[in-house]
Amino acid sequence: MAVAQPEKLFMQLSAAELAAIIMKDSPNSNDRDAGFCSASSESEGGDDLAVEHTTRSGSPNIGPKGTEDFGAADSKPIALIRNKRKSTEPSKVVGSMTTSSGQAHACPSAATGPLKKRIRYTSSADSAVVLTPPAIASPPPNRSVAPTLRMEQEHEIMPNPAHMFVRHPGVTTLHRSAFAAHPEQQEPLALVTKKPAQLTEEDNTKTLKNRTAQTPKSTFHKKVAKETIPASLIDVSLSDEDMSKVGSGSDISSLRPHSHQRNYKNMTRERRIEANARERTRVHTISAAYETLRHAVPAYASTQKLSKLSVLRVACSYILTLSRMAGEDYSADQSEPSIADCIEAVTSTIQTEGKVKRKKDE
DNA sequence: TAGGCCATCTGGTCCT
DNA sequence: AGGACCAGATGGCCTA
Repeated sequence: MAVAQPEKLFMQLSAAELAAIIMKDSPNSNDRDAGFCSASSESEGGDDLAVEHTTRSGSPNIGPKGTEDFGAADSKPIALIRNKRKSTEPSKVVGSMTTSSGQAHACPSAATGPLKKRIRYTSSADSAVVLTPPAIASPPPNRSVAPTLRMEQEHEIMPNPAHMFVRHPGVTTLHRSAFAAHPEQQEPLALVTKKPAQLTEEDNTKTLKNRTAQTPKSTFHKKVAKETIPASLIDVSLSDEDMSKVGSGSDISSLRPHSHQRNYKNMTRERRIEANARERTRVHTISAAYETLRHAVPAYASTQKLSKLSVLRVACSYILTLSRMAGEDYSADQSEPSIADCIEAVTSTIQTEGKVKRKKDE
């Protein structure tokens, strides 16, 4: 089993070597290739099993400032956000620029770009690749967590997608503009009695084709182009006429909500939307922290898939190893395990938690 | 195709 | 009162 290779290499490192590695790999250093992967560097260039610490140059906003930057969502590009919930649930179109104070500004381009289902945050390295135009044409291979950044569709050239953490759109323009245009609309939209008008699959496909036709096509974009606009994406409070506007790419700022919104918890729909945005930001912050942690722990390869749970497990094992090497014992039972045992445990954890993916062309 | 993982929405609870 | 935090529900994406 190829997996044994890194383990062997890992175990071949003496404590002194590891200590040297650790010292070299200071917390401020992004060059993690000198870590556990030092013994497996010979396997780089295709060997997925090579223990590797992915570099974090250009690491996302999670730096010295931590994830604080997440809150700084002011004046960020907007994007359409597809509601993943059932169509019977209130859905929305995120297309506003928001400030940290919750102020939103309608953005005319909100409904002009193709849609993406989800923002998936990945390492900065991957993000950098995806964001550059040439790379857009060739997304990072063999990366299950390849970024799917909705905003790319709105703005072809995007800064480091890692910064997408910071610029999460937040509050929807559609609703915002609607509220602005109709201040009397204060009813929450969460619970509606009327189902929204449904766009046909054909209409949706046409719309997306039109929207994506003007932008370079990458595998990613092609994938997106195949997607359709579910009716759930559209605010349930929109009329059929408004729906047609959305489908035709008209300025949705002119759209207006109408009737039959109900209250819950005395919270208006606008506030609910804002709360959703905050919640997304909060979760993104957590995800960013996981991503940072994922890069801080050893792995066989950058392509190794580590779930959040796996990241935590590996991190715990890794911390214990480092603490033992530092003469401390952070084990739960204060059993003072040997360094060798700790290293073996780390290796085992990585093997257990990691899902090494082999490149398809290899 | 089933299962795992994850993003998103939502409402409840707690805190400031 | 409003925001943070949390957990449940839901659905999309990906892989075996």
